[in-house]
Amino acid sequence: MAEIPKAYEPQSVEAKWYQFWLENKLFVANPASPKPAYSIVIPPPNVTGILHLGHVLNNTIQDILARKARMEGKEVLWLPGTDHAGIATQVMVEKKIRKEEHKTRYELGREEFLKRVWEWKEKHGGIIIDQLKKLGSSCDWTRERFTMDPEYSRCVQRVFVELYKKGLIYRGKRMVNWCPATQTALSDEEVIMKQQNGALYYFKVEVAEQPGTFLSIATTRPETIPADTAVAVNPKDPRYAHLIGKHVLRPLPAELPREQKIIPIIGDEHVDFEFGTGVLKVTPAHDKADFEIGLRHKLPVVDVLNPDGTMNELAGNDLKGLDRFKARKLAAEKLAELGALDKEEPYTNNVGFSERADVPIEPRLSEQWFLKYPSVEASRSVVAEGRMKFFPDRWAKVYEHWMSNIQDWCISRQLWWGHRIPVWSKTLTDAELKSFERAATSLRVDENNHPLGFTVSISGKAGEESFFSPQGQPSEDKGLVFVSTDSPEELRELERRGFTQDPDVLDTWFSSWLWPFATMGWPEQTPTLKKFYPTTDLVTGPDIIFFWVARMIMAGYEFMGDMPFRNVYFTGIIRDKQGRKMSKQLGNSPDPLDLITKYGADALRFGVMRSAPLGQDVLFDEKDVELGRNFCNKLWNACRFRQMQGGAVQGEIDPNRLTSDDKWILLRLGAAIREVTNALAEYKFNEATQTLYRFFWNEYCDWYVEASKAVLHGTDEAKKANTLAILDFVLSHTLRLFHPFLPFITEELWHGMGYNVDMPESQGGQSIMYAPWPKPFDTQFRDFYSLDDCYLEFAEAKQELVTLGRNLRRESNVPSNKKVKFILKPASDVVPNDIAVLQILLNADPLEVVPNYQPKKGTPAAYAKMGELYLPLEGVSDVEAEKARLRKKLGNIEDEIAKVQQKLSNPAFAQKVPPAVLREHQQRLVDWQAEKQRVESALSALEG
RNA sequence: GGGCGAUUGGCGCAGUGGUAGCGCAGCAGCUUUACACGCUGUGGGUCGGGGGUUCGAAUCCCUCAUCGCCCA
Repeated sequence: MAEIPKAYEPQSVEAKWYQFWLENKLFVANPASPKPAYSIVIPPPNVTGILHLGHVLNNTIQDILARKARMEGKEVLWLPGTDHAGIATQVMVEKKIRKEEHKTRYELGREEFLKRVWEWKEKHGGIIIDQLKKLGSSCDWTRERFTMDPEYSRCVQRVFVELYKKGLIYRGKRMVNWCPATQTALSDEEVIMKQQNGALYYFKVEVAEQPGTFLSIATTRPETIPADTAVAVNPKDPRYAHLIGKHVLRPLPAELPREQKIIPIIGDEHVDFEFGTGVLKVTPAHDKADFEIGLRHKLPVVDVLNPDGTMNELAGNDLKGLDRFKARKLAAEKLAELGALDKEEPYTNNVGFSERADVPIEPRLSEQWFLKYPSVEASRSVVAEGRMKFFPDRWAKVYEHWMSNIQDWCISRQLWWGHRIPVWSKTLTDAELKSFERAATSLRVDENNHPLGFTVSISGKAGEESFFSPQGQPSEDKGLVFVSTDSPEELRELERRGFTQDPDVLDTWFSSWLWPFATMGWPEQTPTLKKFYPTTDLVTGPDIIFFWVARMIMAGYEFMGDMPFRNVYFTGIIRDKQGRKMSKQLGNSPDPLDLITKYGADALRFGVMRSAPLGQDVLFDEKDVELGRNFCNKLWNACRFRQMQGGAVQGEIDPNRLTSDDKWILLRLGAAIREVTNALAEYKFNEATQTLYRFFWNEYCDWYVEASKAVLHGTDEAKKANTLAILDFVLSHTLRLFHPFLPFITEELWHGMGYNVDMPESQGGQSIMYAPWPKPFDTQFRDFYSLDDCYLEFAEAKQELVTLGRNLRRESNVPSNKKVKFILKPASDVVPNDIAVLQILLNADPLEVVPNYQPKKGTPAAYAKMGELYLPLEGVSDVEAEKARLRKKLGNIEDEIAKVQQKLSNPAFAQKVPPAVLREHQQRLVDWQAEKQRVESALSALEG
């Protein structure tokens, strides 16, 4: 490393080493390796996505885990890729086309539209991948996957067909969450509840059998009154129970004749007495709970909305064609005109919003495909029994709750971009039906012996039988049958017979739930799958615990017969420093790429990890990144300092020449290795980072490097060489400990300092990525270098003396850069090296050791464990300030003594406390009393 | 309504039974040839309130309050 600059400049360094790692295939996983496997699959970011701080947090953690595993000698696969993100991508490309060509997707047609999406994907879909590389992610890019890759799509199809044949996938007319903006169904998980300020409208209806008797009803959605098919009261409600069985006159649509306005009053236990007036309007077509009531009471379903959220003709002349929100206002006005509106009051309620389109969803009755989840029990118990671990484990409870109340999954989406549902259907003529039934090999029935469908081989191939399921409404489409297949032969035969494919596509999560094995070559039992499945760790956000994590576990058991990962680490959510979520609207989301340009990728990684406690949200502050940058610079300059001393690299350490400081820093290094290793084993990344920060900055740089100057500035060449060997030993270990966090700068310094030179090619010689992860020192090592814990105490006593001495300078207004005479009256013998160290750290010149020193009265003094330190100055400028400080300190010490004495004087204390604690308290008292004496001596010295 | 989490110096957090800590910010001094992206010194907290268990509670239990998230 020639002529290294004063400050670390990350830009060129980062680009250089990433290129080096790629060229030397250092991220590539080898399934044939004899090393133990470590694997992790990336949560695939949306192909439309751009890197945000959440990705930074998530991928830095994965990279730390992967890099540490490599250093521990594991064969590491970190498998990357992207997700096709059905709605998000389709909406984005639609917008682009509307803007650039003023066309809708319908005008282009499905085929042409999909061509445009693929074009967009090829051109821009790699942005986030490039950004992940800038961050330093050590993914095996040769295995990058996309959820719409041909092989991946075949996995999706195969899985669908398999589940279909097991009878777990069915078509049903159900209430779904309908997004009127994108006009597709959404799963519950894609709906976000938001608090809305709306109004509660109270309107009255007349009881048909008792003219002049009115019921008042509260509703937030008066525009759905035309869809009401009953009003419900609680049968236990004394106010209304007697009215059950009678009827009311629905006020809207106003133009209908009286007989068409009559709807029944029903009794239902689910009606809440407390809400509104206790009378509920029942709208089975537009509310989930009402739909359930409708089923219980066999109410008709009247749908007054179009798929785009406008009102249809059933809503009546006044509302027809209006948007639902305009219709709401008009309906209220209409009620007022009719004299039916009692009052309107402000009301706050929770409304479901479409996650992607950000508009209120409509509960809507529609025909969709549903999946009854497979392998639920295995998936529930693996977490409940702790065989799969969640970090932090409180998420296991959330998971348990969801798994125990699991609802069928609506898997169809009315989109074009995605995996088209592999189901073909046709309404068969009677003759066709007969011929099918004759060829049927078996008839499947449900538990009540009702026929579900029949299987028949239509391709003529043995063992290839399709399951035909007649699933239309009994009254309509009598001969409508559905069949699902992924066989090209069957498909040809189906098409020949005039079957057509379902137009819908599958929910994107229906492909990403297969991610851990579909990316590894499933259904073939590939070497990759054999080596790396189940994966070791999954790192993701708790917001997708149901969307993704739970579903992957079920798919893992169902299709691989085993869990997909052993540990799940849930990150926090990145917020701004006021605790608000990052959002585009608020503009509080900094671009990580800007931060990387400004501070370097290592700095960003370090800053984020340092403030990311396990399972807590991360309050992001650019200051943290600045701190990371400063830290990298410190590391850089500490290495620069070593470099400037010259001398051979990594000489042998001679145990006979070790100073007390040498032993101290080795002991502290051993502690840091242990702490960092333990913290990482428990996924406590901020703890690991903070330990590294403390060790390197406060212990190594602030104390050891300064102390080492006593030797390095001296003339004893053998001693100097030994000190350099310690510097190299500590630095080469520290760089390795830092590598998972700071991959770029550590690689640069590893080579620059020449620490790679003596290492075997595959274990650090080529790259620090494969250098062995430091191990805590064993007894043999400690014995060889006589690393006894007493050196910790000794070094601390020295540090105490130095701090007190520096404080004396400060109190006496001696500038820190001015050399000044100190006199030490030592408590016991001090070796010359320690004197030299004290002299440097105190910036003393000279430091005289005078065992029987008699100070003049008024000489500023510090009384430390190592002895008495005097600063014999002529004019001490502020004796009073110094005295005040010492008196305050004396007060504190007396408080502490009182506290300990009180404890010790309590008879119950001595009896009940463990002996070790008792001894510790007694010692504490002795220590404080000694300290008191020292301070009193210093005071009396001043008072002379 | 149910569940989970948080509440510790100005700010962000650590500490889960035995002497309250860290970083940032603050204040004061210093261009001391590794680093001003730095060095040195220093002030600041009755650990959200109340009650209990214990020789001893920031830590365990109960309760209340405030904030946040998830589910209904």
